[in-house]
Amino acid sequence: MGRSVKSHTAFMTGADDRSARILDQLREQGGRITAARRSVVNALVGTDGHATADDIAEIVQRISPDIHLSTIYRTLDSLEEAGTIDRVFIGQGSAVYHLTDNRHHHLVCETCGNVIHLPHGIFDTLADHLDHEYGFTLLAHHIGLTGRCRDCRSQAAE
Amino acid sequence: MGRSVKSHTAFMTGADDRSARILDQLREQGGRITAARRSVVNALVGTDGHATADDIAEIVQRISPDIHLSTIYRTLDSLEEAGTIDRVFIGQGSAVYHLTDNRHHHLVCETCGNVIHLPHGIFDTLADHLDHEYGFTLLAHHIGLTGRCRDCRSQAAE
DNA sequence: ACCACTATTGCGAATGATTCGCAACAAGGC
DNA sequence: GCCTTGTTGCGAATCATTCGCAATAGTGGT
Repeated sequence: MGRSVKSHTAFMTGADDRSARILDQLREQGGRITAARRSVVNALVGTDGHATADDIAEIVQRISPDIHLSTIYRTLDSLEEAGTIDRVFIGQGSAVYHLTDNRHHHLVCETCGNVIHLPHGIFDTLADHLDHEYGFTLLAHHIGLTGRCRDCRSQAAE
Repeated sequence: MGRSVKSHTAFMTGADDRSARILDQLREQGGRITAARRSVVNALVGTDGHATADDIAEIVQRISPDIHLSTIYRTLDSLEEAGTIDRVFIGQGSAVYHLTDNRHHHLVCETCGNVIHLPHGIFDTLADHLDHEYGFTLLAHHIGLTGRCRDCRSQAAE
């Protein structure tokens, strides 16, 4: 299945499969598949990094200019509820979104704003500790940790 | 010193000393001491936990109603620059402020919003790792870690 | 294919936290 | 006491996000 299905586009790539799977998941939970949602999901699958709601709006509106920003926010909410995307709060700026199947952590440089991706699992020791000590389940992928990156650090030292 | 100094108020407490020290620090860096700043610093010293700009405004304006919220923000900025307070981003809500001499970390429950204070030092192992591995200086006290607290966790399980 | 039910959209306005511009004011050094 | 320049008050601007509401459009059942 998948690659062997004939599609109306010349290039049925893995990305299309991925989008389809995400949309199916949404429908299974009682959601409806609309043009707007298709576009948002495609945009998300297309950006392999992290995108803000605005980033996604820009991509989506290049093709469908009348999909409203508030619709994008609402779709992102639904997808988050469905568990297919993570919303990450990065410092004081806008939230960024990425697919949960490539879950990772974020270091944000307070000086240059750069974001470093950390492998999933790096917080395990800390998470265990917080669990045992405070009964707290750490959801570290929901926020970006702040600090100073190598470059900004050495520039500050000059 | 301190308790033995005669003051114009009946109660010269340690808190007054603390406020004075903070204001001195500000003046030493070229800042000016104004009524507004005095009020903000007193409010900060008074709240031993963490206060938002609004919390501080409320306290300040109970006595001096015409100190404007934007002045409070600007004063908090100056104090942060002077290094006497930390501004902590807690999830998507308002930032909270507390004096740096009682620096600590924050766990925020995403469900009930409760904030748990963690002892300073709990991130040392992780910070060392990030330093060696990525050349990144972690400033974990600038953000609140998110997750689910004991109570909300067990309620969700029902 | 059609209907009805209700989820979803577009739109603009509201929100909430924070920042900014600017003229008036006042702290602190001389 | 005066002058310089940091600070304030005020309202308006900003930025990200949410909301209300009427119009629209998926979907399951027939």
